[in-house]
Amino acid sequence: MSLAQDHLISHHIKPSVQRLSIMNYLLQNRTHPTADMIFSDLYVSMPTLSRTTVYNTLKLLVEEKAIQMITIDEKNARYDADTSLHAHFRCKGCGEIFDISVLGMETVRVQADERFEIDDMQLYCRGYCKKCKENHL
Amino acid sequence: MSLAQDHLISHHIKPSVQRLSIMNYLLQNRTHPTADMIFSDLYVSMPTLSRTTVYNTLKLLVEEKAIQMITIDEKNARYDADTSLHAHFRCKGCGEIFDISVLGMETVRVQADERFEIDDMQLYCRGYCKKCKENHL
DNA sequence: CATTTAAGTTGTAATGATTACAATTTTAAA
DNA sequence: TTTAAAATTGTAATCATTACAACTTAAATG
Repeated sequence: MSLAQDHLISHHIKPSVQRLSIMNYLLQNRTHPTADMIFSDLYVSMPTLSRTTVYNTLKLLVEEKAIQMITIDEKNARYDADTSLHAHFRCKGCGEIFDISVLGMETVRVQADERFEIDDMQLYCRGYCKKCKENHL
Repeated sequence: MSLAQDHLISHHIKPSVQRLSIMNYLLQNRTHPTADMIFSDLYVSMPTLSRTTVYNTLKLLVEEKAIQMITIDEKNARYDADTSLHAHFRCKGCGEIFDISVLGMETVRVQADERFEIDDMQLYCRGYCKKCKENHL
C-alpha cells in the first residue's frame, strides 16, 4: 500500500494512475515544485501525461486539502505535500524555497476572531540564503 | 508638500507626475489594488498614462521599499502603501483583502538565523469574511 | 457480460497578467 | 542651447493557467 494511495483515499480523492503519480511525486520531492516541474519530471517516464491533468489534479488536491499551494513566488504557484504549520523562505538570488519551522506560530493570535473565519494561514519570508549572500547575489 | 512627494523622496525615487499620482493613489486607497485597478482609476483623469508606466513604477516602488507587493491572490499582484508589520486576510467568497493586526508577530522568531537573511515577512490568511459566511458563499 | 453513464484524461486553443522593446518625450547636465 | 540620460509610451511578445471538446477509462445497471 503506497503512501500516495493512502493520502489520496484519506482525502476522498479517487486514486487514478495520474493522481497517484503526482501525489507520489509531491511526497517524494519536498522542493516546492511548480506545476510545470512536476509535469516535466513525470513526463519522461509517462509520456501520455498531459499538462492539463497536472493542473486539474493539483487544483483538486488543494481543494481537498491533500496538499497546499504556496504563492511566495509571484511567477508560478508552488505546491507542497507538507500541510503542517510551517513557514517558507524564498531566496531572491537563486529562487529556491526553503521550509522554516516557526516557534510560536500557533500562538500568533490574529485579531480577527469575529470578523473572519480563517481556514488557512501562511507565513512567507524573503531575502537571501547563505550561499547567495556569500556569492554577492 | 504632498505626502506622496515626501514618501517618494525619502525612498530615493525621483518624483515624476506619473509616480506622484500612483504613489498618491496608493496612499489614498488602502484597498490593496492590482496594477490594473490603479491604471483604470487613474486613466480617467490622466488619459496619457500608460499601463506599462504603472507596472514600471510599482516595480520601482517595491524595490525601494516604498510600498509592498502582496501575493495572497494567485491571479494578480496586489500593492499596499502600508509597509508596517501586519497580516492580510483574503476572503475566498468576495475576493476582498483586509488588513489584520497581529499581536505577537514581532516575536515570531523564525528558526533561520544563520541560514537566511530575511528582508521581508508576510502573513497571509484565507477563509470567508462575515458577510460572505452569512450569505452562504 | 453487455451496455449505458459518469468520471477522468488529453491536446489544442484561448485568456489574461506581466514584460520586452523600440520610439518618443521629458528632464538634467554640460 | 546642445547633448546625454532618464522616464514614458504603445505595441508586441511571453508565459502560466484555464476553457473546452474529443476521447478514453472506470463504474453502474440490468
